[in-house]
Amino acid sequence: MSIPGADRKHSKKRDAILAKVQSTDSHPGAQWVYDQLKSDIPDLSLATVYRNINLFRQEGAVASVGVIDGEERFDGRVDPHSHFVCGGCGRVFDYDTPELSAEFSKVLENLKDLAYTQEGFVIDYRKTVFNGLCPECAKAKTTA
Amino acid sequence: MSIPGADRKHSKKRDAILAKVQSTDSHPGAQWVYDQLKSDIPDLSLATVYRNINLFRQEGAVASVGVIDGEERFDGRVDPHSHFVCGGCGRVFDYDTPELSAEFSKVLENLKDLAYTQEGFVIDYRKTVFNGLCPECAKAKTTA
DNA sequence: CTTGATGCAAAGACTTTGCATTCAG
DNA sequence: CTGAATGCAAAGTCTTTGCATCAAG
Repeated sequence: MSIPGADRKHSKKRDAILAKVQSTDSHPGAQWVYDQLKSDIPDLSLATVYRNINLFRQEGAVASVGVIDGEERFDGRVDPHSHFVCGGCGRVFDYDTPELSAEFSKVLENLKDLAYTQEGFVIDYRKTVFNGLCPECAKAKTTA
Repeated sequence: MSIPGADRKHSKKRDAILAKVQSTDSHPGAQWVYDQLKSDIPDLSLATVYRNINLFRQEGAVASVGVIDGEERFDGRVDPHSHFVCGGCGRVFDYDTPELSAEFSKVLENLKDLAYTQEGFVIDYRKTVFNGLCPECAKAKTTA
């Protein structure tokens, strides 16, 4: 068996794409990454952004937050943490507190054993998303 | 302000679509619902399935599990509960144990207060998804 | 050189929408 | 009758893919 990515060549565009995703906590979609890089790399193609982000996801360098308003959103942070998705503006926020993390870790560990032994499910990871309104949208709604 | 749905007419197709979504725990997509009903209702259109499911979601009769492998999946169960998505076959399972529910409810309640008072986030609901392999896919992988 | 990486445009997959028709109240 | 509900097909969005070209090793 070969080492994943061993037969891969360097690519400035690839590096730039990964760096851009990791540089923000806005949980961007492919189009955003493309727009951000386009000025610096005029001959960049959206297809390349898609191709590389998919690579990153496969090798675990980037995670998917899920599809929001029809567009897949990514995260350069790959350690386990929750997200908050605003139903008003669609923005995604990292959302974890020490208590939350501890609580969830505990629950997940317990479940991993329970699930595997009792039902045969093999848990890989957990995704928790809180939905609601961000401070700005909440205020806007109240004012309106 | 008018009552939501007050100016709505009855529709056998609409009833059938909702009933079908609520009749299963397979967390179906629009296409599946369409396929299931097509034999009984030959003149059913996929567009009608989409239109009605969107209605149900707006009024809270149906929930979205999220987009899995490019297709949005729905749930006729709208009470809070977690899901398990198999990365192998894409099937979605309801996944909750008494402990899990209690634990999550507690966490969510605490967070609702914390979040709102400290940061201004208004939490509406939580979505938790466990990803991994279902018993069958886990066994298949081991065997292979 | 040899093969991976990319641009471009076409193709795909899923969902929404416009319009004429049908059906419920 | 009047307006909601639907079928059908066209249109939309986001994402993937084929192919010729460019570039890294």
